[in-house]
Parts: sequence; C-alpha cells; structure tokens
Amino acid sequence: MAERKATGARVAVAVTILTVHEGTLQVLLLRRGAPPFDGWWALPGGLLPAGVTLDEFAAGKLAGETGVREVFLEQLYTFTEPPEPTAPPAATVAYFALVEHGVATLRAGEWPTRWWPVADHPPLAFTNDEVVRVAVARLRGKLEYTNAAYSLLPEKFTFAQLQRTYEAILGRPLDKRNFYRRILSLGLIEPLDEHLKVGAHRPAALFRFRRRQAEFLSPR
Amino acid sequence: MAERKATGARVAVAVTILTVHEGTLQVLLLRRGAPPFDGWWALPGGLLPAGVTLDEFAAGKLAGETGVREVFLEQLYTFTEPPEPTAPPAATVAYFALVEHGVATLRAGEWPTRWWPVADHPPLAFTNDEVVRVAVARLRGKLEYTNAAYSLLPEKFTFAQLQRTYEAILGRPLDKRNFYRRILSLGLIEPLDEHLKVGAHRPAALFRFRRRQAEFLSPR
DNA sequence: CCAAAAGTGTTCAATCTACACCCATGC
DNA sequence: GCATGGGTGTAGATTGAACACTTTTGG
Repeated sequence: MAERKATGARVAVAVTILTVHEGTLQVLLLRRGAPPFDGWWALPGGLLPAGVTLDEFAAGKLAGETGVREVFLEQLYTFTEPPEPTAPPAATVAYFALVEHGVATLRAGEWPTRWWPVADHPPLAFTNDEVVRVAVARLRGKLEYTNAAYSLLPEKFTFAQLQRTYEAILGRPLDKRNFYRRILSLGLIEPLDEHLKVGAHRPAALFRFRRRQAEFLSPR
Repeated sequence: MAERKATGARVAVAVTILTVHEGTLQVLLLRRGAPPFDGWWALPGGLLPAGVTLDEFAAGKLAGETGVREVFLEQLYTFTEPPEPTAPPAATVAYFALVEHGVATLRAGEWPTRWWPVADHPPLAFTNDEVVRVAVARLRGKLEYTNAAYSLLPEKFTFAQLQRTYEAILGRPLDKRNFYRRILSLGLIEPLDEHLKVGAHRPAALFRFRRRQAEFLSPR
C-alpha cells in the first residue's frame, strides 16, 4: 500500500450458482433488462456497497436468488472487468456456490432467472463466460479432496445418488466399487440405519455427510 | 450483475514478493510513512487506477520495487479490507511474486523497504499478515506441481541449489535421491553440458528450467 | 422366476518412501 | 590421502485402475 492515488475503480461481485439436476450440471443465469448488456444472460451479482464484506455480499446475492443459505460458497478469482479500459467496474470478484436443486426456489427478482446446463448456455455478459469456466474447473478439482458435494445433495442420500452427482460434474462415468472405496476412505460420509425402498429392487442404504460445512481433508 | 447501486468500494492491490536468500524464505516489506498505519510495515501495493488491469498494476508494483519483470506473478485471493466496515479500500486483491534474490534491486521509493524472513517479520498493516500466510501456503502447494521455482533461481543452477531452494520454502529437508527423481520425472529442468567448479570437490552439473514461464504440469 | 438396482474383492501397475555408498576434485 | 559436496539404485509399502458376479426386492 505505498500509494493512495485517486481512482475510479469499482468492485463488483458475481456468483456462479451451480446445481446438479437430471444428471446435468447447471448454472443459474439471469437475463438482464438494462444496459450494459441489455438482453444478455449474466451471473447474479452487483456492485459492492461500502461497509459490506465480499463474503457477506456474495451470500446475500445467493440467498436473494435462491432462498438458500448456509451452503458451499467460496471465492473463485478476481477478474479485471471489462478487459478494455473503458468503464467501471474495474474488478469483479467471482464466487461460486453449490445448491441442492430441489431446495433452491428461484425468486423472480428484478429480472428473469433460470437454470442452464453449463455445457450449453447462451453467451454471457461481461467476462462471465470465463467465470463459469473457471468455476466448473475448480469444482471438479474440489470434488476430489473436499466434501463440497454435501451442498448438492439432500441430508440423506444413497450411494448411487452421490455417484450420479459426481458423474454429472466430472462428465464421465465412475467405477462403482472404486468410488465406494475412495469416498468411504476419505471419511466424508457415514451410513445411517435406514434404507430407501424404491421400486422393484433391493433397497439402498442411506448415508449422510459427517459435516455439512466446507471442510478440507488430509494431505491428499 | 443484477444491480448497480452507488457504492464507495475501492480496489487495492497488494503484492507479496517472495525470495529465498541464505536458506530462508523472505518477503519484501516497506515501512509506511503516512496514515493509515503510519510507521507499520506493509506489502507494496496501492489503489487501482481506472483503465489498468489488476495484472498490469501488480506487475508494475513489482517492477517498481525490485526492478524485476517477467517473473512468476499470480493472483492469490481477494480480501475485504478492512474487516471492520470503516474506510476504503473495500477490497484488496492480493498477488504473489517470486524473484531471484540477486537480481532484485530494492529501489528506495517513497518509503524504506527491506527483506524480512517470512517466519519472523513484524506485524503488518491492513490484513497483510493474512495475505503473507496465504501466499506462503500457496507457494508450498505450487512447488509440487509447477515450475514456479524458475523464478527464484538464476538461469543456470545446480541440483543442490534447487534442492536448497525447495527446502527453504517447505521448511523441511528433502531426500536427495527422491528429489532428483521427482524433479526429473516432472520434466521441468534439463541438464546442460556444463559443470560448476567450486572449492575442493567434485564439480556439479548445471541445469536449467526448460521454460522460464509459469507452466502447469500433467494431471499430477 | 424375472427384472432392476444394490452391494461387494482381487489383481496388477505405478508411485512414493526410506535408506547408504562411491565419485571427482583441491589442497 | 583426506575432506567436501556430487551423484546414484533398490526394496517395500501405498495408492489407483480395471474388472463381474451375487443379493434383495416387487411384480
């Protein structure tokens, strides 16, 4: 902090809210109804008010769009925006969040919102395309060594549900037995004394995450 | 970006410049000569001017303090600063850089600067203590799977120099043979047809990094 | 008894860790 | 010839990947 020149730089926040639904990783987008980028799809966000921390503001945006609190929410990266030195905001602090699809209720705010498959969404305003790409890459990495998925599943779930969630995010099939072993050896989840009967086949044991909070693991 | 309220938030940049010297990981600090935090030690940085990207501004700060360009420089994290909602700046985008000790020439700027061991430096202004902690943690991680160390060593170096650099950063001794194998198998460095004679013992082969630019590696 | 999803072990290859001696040189 | 740092291999343990059959249930 050597200098304190006057400046026009502003801070914006953008939140990449991800969910898994019908075997697909999806992102919450809203359609802007005003310039800049009028009519484009964009991530929820806005300019950071004074006196609010970034984390608080991002959590508020998430709650405002989905009604969801206390989920996985993590800072991603800060982008200079726009890339051409024209107008504010100068910096966009990107966050990403993971929500259970069934719990999120899209609160029609100022502008219409909907879920889009991350593999196939319209071009986005600002540098939001890159934000989403980075968020998905980070999520894939985090799955390997954190309990991030707790935020995408109900409290009780079957192993098959967990595996399908992982597969949707990673975009590839996983070996059932190896997946069992790996997840259990990480100590992320614990079995319950309950089984779920669905249809004409063997009932599935239910599990839950030991901790439904962001958690890091042993040295990998 | 749903909303565009007026705001007082400002963007600052802070650069954690690290080097290894005499077996110790050190950080470049400057002593502030004006409020806020008059008389405290702090990271180089400042408020982001309009029309400049974060990366450009961080690179400029680095060059201004050390005269060094084209080194490892990477965004770290964005902190809300100060934690209490009092005064601007609202967000500090932290970067970290790695410089070769011998090449950096501290350009006495506005305020006095010096290298401090990261393990033992005075308390810092703003949230800079946390910035340094996070930077060191990130560096330790990056060493394992990137060529980041290129930026801490001269173009030609011996394996022992490389190992001592790693050990200084990680803070623990490494097994010489395992270190040889691991580094070579990563393909980061290549042997030169030169040897360095120093003192009364076997001359050491010289190596260089294949690429003296930030580079990621295979899937780890 | 058939269809459907749940649940479960073993083998092989690759990687990581621990560990100790000889080599080349200058004095 | 000795002191100094340079350079090298092997064995055991751990980890990750591939792979197929039996169990439980409802209809």
